[in-house]
Amino acid sequence: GKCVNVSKLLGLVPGVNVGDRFQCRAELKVIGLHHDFHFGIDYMEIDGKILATSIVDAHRYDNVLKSSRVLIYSGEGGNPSITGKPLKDQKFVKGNLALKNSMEARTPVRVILTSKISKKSNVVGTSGKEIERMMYIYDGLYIVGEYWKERGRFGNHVYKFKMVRIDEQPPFDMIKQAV
Amino acid sequence: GKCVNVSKLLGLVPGVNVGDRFQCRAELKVIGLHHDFHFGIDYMEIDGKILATSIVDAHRYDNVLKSSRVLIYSGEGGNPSITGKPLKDQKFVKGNLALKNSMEARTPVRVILTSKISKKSNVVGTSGKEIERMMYIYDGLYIVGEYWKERGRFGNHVYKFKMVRIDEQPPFDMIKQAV
DNA sequence: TAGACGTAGA
DNA sequence: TCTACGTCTA
Repeated sequence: GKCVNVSKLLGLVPGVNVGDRFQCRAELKVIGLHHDFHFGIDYMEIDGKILATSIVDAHRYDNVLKSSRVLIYSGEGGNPSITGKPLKDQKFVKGNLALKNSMEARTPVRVILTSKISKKSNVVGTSGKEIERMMYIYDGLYIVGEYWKERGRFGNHVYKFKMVRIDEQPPFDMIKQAV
Repeated sequence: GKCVNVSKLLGLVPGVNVGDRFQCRAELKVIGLHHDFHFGIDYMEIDGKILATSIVDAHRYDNVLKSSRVLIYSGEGGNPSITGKPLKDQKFVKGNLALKNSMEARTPVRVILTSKISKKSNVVGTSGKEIERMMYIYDGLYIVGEYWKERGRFGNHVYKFKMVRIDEQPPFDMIKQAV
């Protein structure tokens, strides 16, 4: 197989619990939570249709955590701040299409939040200096409640997905407040 | 510590033998062979001076395997084909400086060669298709014999380092011919 | 072949 | 902040 890989799953990943923390995308991939190294929305094909398996909120899009159970998640693509290319309207392809399909199929989507933590470096030369590190936290399963189109920060059309946390899961409020 | 990390070493890495194969840079990092994810030349600071610890030949620079024991390795930087930026003359900083220092100190440098292998994909949608994968092979310890400056393919000044394989190691000729 | 919510170190 | 011989999917 590939360098780091496990099979893709929809929904729960055995052995991973709400609140579990990870340090990088490669770790998310090894564990099976989120397979893509770069994209925020991961998905798989089931019966000829793509469904979202997981999303990562790395604070690079205008996502909003409305409450401990509602996350407004932005679609991907078209953003000039990321690509340096001309801005474009988002389209229902790849991750965006997968989230739309997941809404219609009411299939669960794993949500991974992120936070910056500061640590002491242990690298020769910068030893002891404070450095920022990304931390990934598994927040549990969500359903895509609705989506809409709006004008984003740069004037282009972006999709917004209302992610609603499934209730039958351990609460995660305290951790979220820290995030 | 970081997501995937072990301490940096000069010379042999315990448990790694000539001919050992790896599938990606993250794996090289975990094993301790080569710590940087992107740069071809890795190095560490010892007594206030940087020394090269390892180099990767990923066939993206004009490196030449002259024989089973001599590799002409190009310095890094300035290359417009990589960065899309204006081409620049290479300078004795970072990796290039480290290789120069390693020559003067006659310290060993780990050499990692690469090869493309083709495999059958096991991803839904492209299952069964032939895909190309990078393979990394540990070739052993080298000494930097000499360096010089020349005009590269694009007209800029590039450094060339003559890497000479240390004799007291298992031979690796057959594998190299396959590479 | 291009594009993407990466990653670490200087 | 910027760069870099990455990595994967479509």
